[in-house]
Amino acid sequence: MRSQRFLLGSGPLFMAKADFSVELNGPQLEAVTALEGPVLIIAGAGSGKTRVITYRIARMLERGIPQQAILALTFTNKAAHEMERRVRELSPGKPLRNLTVSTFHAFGVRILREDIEALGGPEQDPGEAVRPRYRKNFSIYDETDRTELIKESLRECRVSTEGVDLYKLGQLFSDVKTGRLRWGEGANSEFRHIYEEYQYGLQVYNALDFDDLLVLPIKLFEENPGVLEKYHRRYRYIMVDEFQDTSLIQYRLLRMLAWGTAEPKQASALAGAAVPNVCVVGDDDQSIYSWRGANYENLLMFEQDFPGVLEIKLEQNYRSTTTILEAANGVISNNSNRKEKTLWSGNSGGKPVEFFQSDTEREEAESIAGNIHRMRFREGRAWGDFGILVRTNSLMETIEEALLAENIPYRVSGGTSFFQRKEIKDLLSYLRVVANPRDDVNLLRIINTPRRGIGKTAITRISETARKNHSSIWEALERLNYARRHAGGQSSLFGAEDQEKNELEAFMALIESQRSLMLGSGSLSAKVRDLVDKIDYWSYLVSEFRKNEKTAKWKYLNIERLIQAIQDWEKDEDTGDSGLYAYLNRVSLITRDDGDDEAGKGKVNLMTIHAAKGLEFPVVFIAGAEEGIIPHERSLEAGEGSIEEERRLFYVAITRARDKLSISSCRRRKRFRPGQNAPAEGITETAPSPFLAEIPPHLLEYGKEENDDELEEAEALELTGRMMRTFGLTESS
DNA sequence: CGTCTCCAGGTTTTT
DNA sequence: CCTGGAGACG
Repeated sequence: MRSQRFLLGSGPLFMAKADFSVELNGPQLEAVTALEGPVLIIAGAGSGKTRVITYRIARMLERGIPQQAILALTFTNKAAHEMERRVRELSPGKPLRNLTVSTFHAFGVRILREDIEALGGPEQDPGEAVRPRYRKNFSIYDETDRTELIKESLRECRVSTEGVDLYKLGQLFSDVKTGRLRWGEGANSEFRHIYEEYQYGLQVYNALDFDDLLVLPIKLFEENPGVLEKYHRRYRYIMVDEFQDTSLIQYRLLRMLAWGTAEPKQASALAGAAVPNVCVVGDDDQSIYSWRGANYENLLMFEQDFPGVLEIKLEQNYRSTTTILEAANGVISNNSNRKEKTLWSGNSGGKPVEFFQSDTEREEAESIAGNIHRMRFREGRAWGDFGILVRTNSLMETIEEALLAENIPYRVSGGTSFFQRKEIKDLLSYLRVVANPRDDVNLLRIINTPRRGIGKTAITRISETARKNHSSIWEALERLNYARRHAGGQSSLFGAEDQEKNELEAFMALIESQRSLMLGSGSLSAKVRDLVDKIDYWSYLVSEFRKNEKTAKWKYLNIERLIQAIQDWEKDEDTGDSGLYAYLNRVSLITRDDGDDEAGKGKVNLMTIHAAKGLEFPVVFIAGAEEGIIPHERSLEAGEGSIEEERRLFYVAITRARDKLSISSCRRRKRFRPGQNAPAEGITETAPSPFLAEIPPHLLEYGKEENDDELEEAEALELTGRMMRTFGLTESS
């Protein structure tokens, strides 16, 4: 924090080298100033990694490297936003519209929106009907949409969905698409024709799944060296954060972009060639996404593919106390296969790591809430100083309840996204269909929402016609409509019922009119509001939730929030293009609620460990540290290296803490799938996480359980706190 | 044919 | 608890 103030105060546009050297230690300075050539930074937890990256970018800008030549890739939206924010802080007043800081997926979308039409058609058997090509207005399918399409593909192949784990099938498809498995080698060929049907569906609907966002740019580059050349020329300075989490395809994309060629350069061909300016930053101990294809062996590959790599190790931890760091090292040292690294801290001593065990999850949550109150008053901490980390999303609920009950302001990030709520999905489906009428999955979601009397049979009939013509539903509707008009209003195609015909026509008219409206000029939020009125979504909610007016209101409120969010986005000066497509681009990749940055300030942070990566908090609680949760039983089923990954996860959780770490578990927990010893329905006896035993015992302190006296004490302290505030004394730093 | 109601089931982590 | 699917009802 102090460093930023220093920079801001010392002439932001001309940061002299001296500024950096005051702010940074030796290796950090080296990492920030080595702008040319390939650089590999092994950055231990809390070693100032993000700072190094942001300073590098600031330095590039200062050196006159144009914004559009800089590309910084991250893994989560949150990390991308955070990085952008910090660069902005370092370059105040400077618009950064041409600087690309994004996730790999968002970057893929960017490329595809521009150039997907250069992609050749799919491989076809001779004589097969011509398959549709992707267009620029493609839809992006999230997990839910993808599951819908898989279901449809199963139906199409006359395979019953019974006994099929759709989730697993989706994973299998993903593994195949990204080249992690091949049919017959790990991937059960039984599902191959369903996969092909699924792929076919995506093409017909002009839709891409998340994997396509990485796979198709690669394909595009392989087929069109000219297109690759364009991007290669533009992005002359590339940085990748959390490199240990890159998957193989992400790595390939990076390599292509950096070298400008589809194939890796052979060592012999490298002599004399300018080695690209690529800087990757990672920490193998924090690799926690291998289940998603992350492969920290990329670190080794990088050294091979980019000869002359400058390797820098950042080993000084600025974040945590020695106690916390030793606890973390105690845990992680149980992993084999690590890149050698000794993390040390200048912050000696520190409070012991606390561990407490409660009887039930409710009590655990309550004692965390109580502890937060107490520490806030005793130690003068702000709400924002606390982070509560859990292994799974489902563990957050009880904790949220306790925080709510204790009037503790909090924000969650990592919960299911706002954009996954049904009412929001409905509305976004309208926008998607308007943008891309070929998008069947979204069209089917709204064709009868709000109810307009288009039922199952009508839909089945149209789907069949569509299928016969190798077209989407929308195209089938157009064709039917056309045919009917030319047959003088006589057609059996729309079904016997006049009413149904009218409903379908009305639906088409709605989409068409919205299409010309939405793609025209004017404020998107205003147009969305009109759409909501036009479809009378409010009446729909009222009738759907007749007995539950509160739900209806709540859902409508969410719609309002969405419109408000669109408006805010429109007004944001960093939004270049505020059209429909730009909005959908942005929104389609948000799968998680990252919590509002601004609104979240000054609140307790509740999130999954995965979501906490890259963050730090003065006080960290790790809740639900039980066997079966961390390490997670489902993860262990995956076998082999999974225990090590779970350990890394625990390591990441520990190293989020600056001064104080508190770990908790409970003796009994409600579980959906009860274990072997279940004393009551759905309740399992649980043991503390085996990882706790890996923390050197002298660093651990067993917390006493909370009792009422202490609660009273907390209340007394609250009184003191209020008095302090009354007298104008600051309560927190 | 479309809608309503009841019942079972249930996601480890994210794009 | 909430969602989604199956079956009954209008």
